[in-house]
Amino acid sequence: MPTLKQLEALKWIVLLGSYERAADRLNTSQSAISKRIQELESELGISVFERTRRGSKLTIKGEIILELGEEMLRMRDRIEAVSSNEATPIRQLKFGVTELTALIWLPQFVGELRANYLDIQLEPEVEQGGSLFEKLKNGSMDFIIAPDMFAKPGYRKVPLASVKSAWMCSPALFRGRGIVRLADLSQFNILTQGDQSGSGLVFERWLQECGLALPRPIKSNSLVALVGLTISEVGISYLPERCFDGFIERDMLHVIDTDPALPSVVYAVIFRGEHSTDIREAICRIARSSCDFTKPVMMSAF
Amino acid sequence: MPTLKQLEALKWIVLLGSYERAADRLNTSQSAISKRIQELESELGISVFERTRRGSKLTIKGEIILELGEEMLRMRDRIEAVSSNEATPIRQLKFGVTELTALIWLPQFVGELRANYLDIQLEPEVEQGGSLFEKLKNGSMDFIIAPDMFAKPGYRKVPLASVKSAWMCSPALFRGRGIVRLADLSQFNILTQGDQSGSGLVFERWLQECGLALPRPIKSNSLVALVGLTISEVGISYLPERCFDGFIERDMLHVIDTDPALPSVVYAVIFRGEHSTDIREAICRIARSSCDFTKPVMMSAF
DNA sequence: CATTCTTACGTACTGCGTAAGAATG
DNA sequence: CATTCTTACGCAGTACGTAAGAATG
Repeated sequence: MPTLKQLEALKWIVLLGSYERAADRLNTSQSAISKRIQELESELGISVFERTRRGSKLTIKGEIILELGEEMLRMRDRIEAVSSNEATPIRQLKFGVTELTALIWLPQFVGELRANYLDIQLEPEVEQGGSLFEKLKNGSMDFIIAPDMFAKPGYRKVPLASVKSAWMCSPALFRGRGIVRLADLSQFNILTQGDQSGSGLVFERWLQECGLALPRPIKSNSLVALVGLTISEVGISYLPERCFDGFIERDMLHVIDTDPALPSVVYAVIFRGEHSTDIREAICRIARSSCDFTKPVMMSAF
Repeated sequence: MPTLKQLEALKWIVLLGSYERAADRLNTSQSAISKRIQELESELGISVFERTRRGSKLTIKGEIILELGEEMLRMRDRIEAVSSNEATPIRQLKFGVTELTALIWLPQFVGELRANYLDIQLEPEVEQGGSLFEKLKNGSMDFIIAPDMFAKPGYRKVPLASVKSAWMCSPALFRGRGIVRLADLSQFNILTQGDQSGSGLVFERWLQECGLALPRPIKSNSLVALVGLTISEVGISYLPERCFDGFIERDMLHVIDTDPALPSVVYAVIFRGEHSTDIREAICRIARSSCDFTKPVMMSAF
C-alpha cells in the first residue's frame, strides 16, 4: 500500500534530481526520503529506480507509478482546494454533453444560452455519459446532458427526450431487409462504445437478457469513430436512429431490424443536488426547447 | 494533508453505512475509523458528515471529497496492479487518436491493422492530445497518434504529416476576403479547444507572440462541437484546413486569412520508450499509408 | 575526495486498541 | 435500552533526525 508521502517523495526526487534537494523541498532529511523510497519499493515489490552508477534513473514501472502518483497528488490538492473555498464564486458555466448532443443540437443550445445569459463564460465538454457523471459528482461540472442511467438519488434529473438506437452496418456487409435473428448478428464484428457510454451499457444489458455471447468487439469511446468504422465495413454497430438517415439514403448505412429491438435511452439534464434554482430552471427550459435527437447528421470522409 | 487511509475510511463508511462495518472491512476498530475521519475533518478544516441524529449524511463538500478520494484509491490500486504484473501479457491493443484522425482516416487505419493482425483486439480511444499523452505516460495506452508537441524525451516519435489550421467562421458573421489584421479578430467570439489540445496550445502560443488579448473565449474539448458552433455563428475558430472544404463550398464556412498565419502542427505516432520493435514498425508503416489529414469531412445537422 | 545514497540507532510521535462515555431514537 | 459515534488512556510500531558508512566517478 503506497502512501502519498512516498509518492510525493518520488515526484520531487525525479523533479529535482536528487534525494537531498527533494528533502529540502519537503522540509525533511535525506534519510527520510531514502526510507520512503525504500518502503515504496519493498511494499510494491519492485524497483522504481535503476540504481546504476551515480545518477539513478526511473525504471519503466517507476515511470508509470510516478505518473499515477502525480495524478493522485493533484487530486489531493483539489481536495484541499475544495475544502478551503467557501462557496465557489460565480465562475464560468462548465457543462458536459455527449457526442450525440454535440453533433446535433449543441450549437442551438449554446446559442440560446448565450442569448439569455450574455455575460456567462461557457465551457461545454464532450465526453461519454459515464465520464460526464463522474465529473458532475466530483464537482468539476455544473450540469450535464446525458442518458440518465448513471444517475443515483441526490441529483436533479429533468428528462428531455427518449432516444432509440438500431443496429446498422454497411450495405456491403449485409443488405437483408426483414427481421434478423440475434444469433445471426454474431457472425459480424461488433463495434461498441465501452461501458462508459449510456448506449454501451444498454447494449450490454440487452446482450445479457438475450443470452448472446459476442465475438471480440472493437470498443471505442467515440461516436464519430464508430460511425466511420461502420461505414467502412469494419463491423456492425448500434447507432441512434434517424440521426444518420442521410447516410442511409446515400446507401452508406443499412438498418438491421432485430426482434428484441434495442431499448431506448432517456436523455436528461442532470444537476448535483435535488434542489431547484432559477438558473437551473432556465437551463432546462432552454435545453428542452433546443434539443432534438432526430435531426439528421451528415458527416463523411469515407 | 489528507491521507489515503482517511479517504479509504470515508469510502467504506459511506459504502457500508456505519463506522463499525467500515472498521470490520478494514480490519481495525471503530475508534480508529472515528479518528481517521476526525483527523480528515480537522486537517481540511471542514465537516464531511452532517452529524445530525443517528444516520450521518455527507455534506456537499464531503461528497466531492469522497468522489476525488475514490479516484485516488483506484489509482493506488492501479499502481499495485502495475507493480505485480510481470510484463503484461498479450492483451488487446489500446491506442488513442485525436478527433481529427477519428473523423478522417481512423477507419482506414483500423481496417488495415485488422487485415494485418487479425487476432488482435483493438480499442481506439478518441481524446485530446494532452489527455492521450497522459494515458500513454501512465501506461493505459500502447501508442497514440497525436500532435507531437506534448512529447518529451523517452518516447519514440514517428512523424506522419504536418497539419495546417486556418481561422474560419460562418459567412453570416464575416465575408471579407483579403488578409485580416489580428486586432480585427478580437471583435468576434473566439471558439477554442482548451490547452489539452495540440492546436489549442499552438493557438495560445501564437496569441502570445502576436501580443493579442482575446475576449472571453468559449472553450470546448470537441472538434465537432467547435465546427458546429462555428457554423451556427456563435463565433470564429481555427480549424484544420482542407478537411472542411465541403462546408466552405456550401457556403457554411468561410476562411479568414490572417497575416501571421496560424502555424502548423506535426502529427506523429508516439510510443513509450525509445526502442523499436517489429510491431511498432508495422504500426507506423500502416499509419503512414492510411493517414490523410486533408480528405474533406462532411458533417451537418445545422 | 566530493557527491550522493544507504545504514545504524536512539527518539518522538502518530495512530491503534480497549474500554468507558455520550448521544440518539 | 440498543445502537452508534466520541473520548480517554496506555501501548506499539512507524517514521524521523543525526551521524556514520558505502558506493561512485
